[in-house]
Order: sequence, then structure tokens, then C-alpha cells
Amino acid sequence: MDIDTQLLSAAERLFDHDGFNATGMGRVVNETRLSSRTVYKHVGSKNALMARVLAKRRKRFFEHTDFTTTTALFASLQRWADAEGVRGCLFFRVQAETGGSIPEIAAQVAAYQAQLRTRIADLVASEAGVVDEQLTDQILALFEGATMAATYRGTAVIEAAHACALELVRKRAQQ
Amino acid sequence: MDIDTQLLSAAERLFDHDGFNATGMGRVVNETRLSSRTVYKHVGSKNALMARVLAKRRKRFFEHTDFTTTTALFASLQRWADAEGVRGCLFFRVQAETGGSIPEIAAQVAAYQAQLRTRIADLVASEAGVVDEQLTDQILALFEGATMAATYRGTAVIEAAHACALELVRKRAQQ
DNA sequence: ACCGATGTAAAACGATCGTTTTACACTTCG
DNA sequence: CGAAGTGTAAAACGATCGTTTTACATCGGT
Repeated sequence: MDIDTQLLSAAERLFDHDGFNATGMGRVVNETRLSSRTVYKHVGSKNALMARVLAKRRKRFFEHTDFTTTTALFASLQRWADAEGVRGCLFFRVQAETGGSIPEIAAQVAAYQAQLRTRIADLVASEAGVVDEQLTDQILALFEGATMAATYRGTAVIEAAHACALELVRKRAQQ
Repeated sequence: MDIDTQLLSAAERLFDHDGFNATGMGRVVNETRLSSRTVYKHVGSKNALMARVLAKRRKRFFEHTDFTTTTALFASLQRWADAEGVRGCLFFRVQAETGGSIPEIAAQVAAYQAQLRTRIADLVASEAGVVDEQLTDQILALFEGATMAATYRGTAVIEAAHACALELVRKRAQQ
């Protein structure tokens, strides 16, 4: 496997499971069986590594998630939760850990959030047939809330949020 | 002002605004104009200080928040957001920063989450007239999601979530 | 008047961490 | 062949941080 992708996947796993601050670069070095010199040649710094991890995860998330219908959206979230576990939104967690003070990281977080909002707005437009800011915010809140609450209430919250979102969109569609 | 409350309020402000890891104990020492010796005599350790901050905030949050009706609940959230700003749930943020590895802190987070769920279940029981786990999870998701999404979409999300929750509860009540 | 509790000021300790450096081995290609 | 590129192994640097320690001041109560 390519060194860059090896580094990125190891870093994503470690940062995601144990946290950004709690995971030292020594950990990344050990798990990849590379030398610290090689690691730094490839990624430059820990912050840059985290930014690249977030960029890669953003890509993967939006490739994985199906925004065509409300049901597809929450089914995607459920699949993600089943496959990767529920530890809350990585983007928000990293922002909490860094306090938004690292531009390269904050930019990735903002990009994710904007992209998520846009995709849900498109979903609303196509499924309910209207551009509705409030309905979009409602689906967004349900999606974020399900991601969040699932960390301590389990994935049942995702199905509950799904049912709620579905009803909202259907009611708006037949208006 | 009492030294303990002085310490707790300064620490809450700093940890909340700048993050737990980003705020060194030196910062707490400087802002309170106490000596580090006195600070450690009173709070024991940074972890214990954070645990006490969370305990105090939990008390304040549940005293501030009105769980009698859905409208009152989201009005409380709106008031909190207006008064304190929107930086996401402190309990979740701290858990993300500590990775759940500090028992005294993890206990406070779990206590907050359980208490929030219970209070919303009570709200559902009294306003919809039934014990409904799914409806409770839906309101919980809307509450958490509004708190979360408001950090990058503004407080309009809170009103959107409110409207959604109100409709859910009313529909369930007239079933 | 004095003693113990409680406070300050400031240096020091010990650990961790991100990052760099030194010294060396192996491969590749003109 | 030999030089450039890329890798390893491991020590070292410099900064930060949580915490403790040393030395000294203040003050209320028997």
C-alpha cells in the first residue's frame, strides 16, 4: 500500500477512536511502522495530517451517503453507524479539540458543514418540490441530533429521527 | 466572592470558551489572581476542577431549562443560546477532548445525558399523555441537533426544531 | 502575644509531545 | 561506478503543561 494512504488511514482510525489530542505522532509512527522522519516528509505536520484526514473523510462520507431521498439519507447514516460505530461527528469533535484555532482544520470542518447543509437543501427541493430553509434546518437538526444522541442512546435514535424527517417532508410535499 | 465559586466560574468560562485542553491551569491561576498553590489546595487537580465545573453547569442547566412543555423547552434553549452563545454542548465537547478516559468527567457527562433524556420523557408523558420512547428520542434528537447545528447555522435552527417537535407532540396527543 | 491556618510569589520537577537532526543502509538510474 | 533519492533507527531539542515545593507574609482566635 502507498505510504500516503497508509498514513492517512492509520491516522484516521487513531484520531477517530482515541481523539486528536490524545493521539501523539509517536502512535502514528508506531502503527505504520514508518520512521518519524518519513512521516514528517510525507505529511509535514500533525495539523496538516489531520486536515488531510478530514478531507479524505469528507470525500468518503459524501460518497457513502445517499441524498436522493429522506429514507436513503437516514439509511446511509444507519449503515455508517453500523460499520464505523457511533462516536459523534468527527468534524465537530476535532473542532472542539482544536478550538477552531487551526485554519487548515477549521476550513475542512466548515466545508463539511456547508456541504451537508447544501445536500440536504437539494434533497428537500427534489423530494418536497420546494426550497424551504426551515424544513432544511429541521432535517439537518434531526441528522446531527441523531448522530449525536446515538452516542449514548444507541442507533434506535436514527430510526426515530428518520420517521420524523419522513413525515415532515411528506407533509410539505402534499401542501 | 468565595474562592471556590470564583475558581469554578472562571474555569467554566475559560473551558467553555477556549476548550479544556487549550486552557492551561496557568490561565486559571492568572485570571483568578490566586497562586497555583491555593488553586491546587482548593480543587486538587485539573480533572477534578473540570468535573466540578460540569457538575455546577449541569445544575445550572437543569435549573434554567423549563421542561413543562415543548415550547417552554425550546424557548429555554433559545434563551440559553442568546445569553451564553452557541458553541455546542459542553458535556459532549469535553468528552471529545478527554476521550472519556477520565472517570470523574465521564460520570458527569453520563449523568447529564441520562438526566436530559429522563426530563424529556417526562415532558412527553405529561404533554402527549403517553410514555413513548420513540417520540422521546425524536425530541431528544431535535434538541441535541439544534444545539449542534446552531453553532454554524445560527439560532434559527432552534426555532425550526421547536416547530417540528411541537407538531410531533400535538399529533401524538390527539391520537 | 503567638500559633496555626491560609494566603502569595516564584522557581523547579517530571512527563509528554511535536518536530528536527544525525548517522547509516538500500535502491535506482544516468 | 557513483550520485541522488528514499527509507530506517534513535537520540535530541524546545516548548508546554500539570503539579509540587520552598520561602515568606497575613491574620483571626484562645
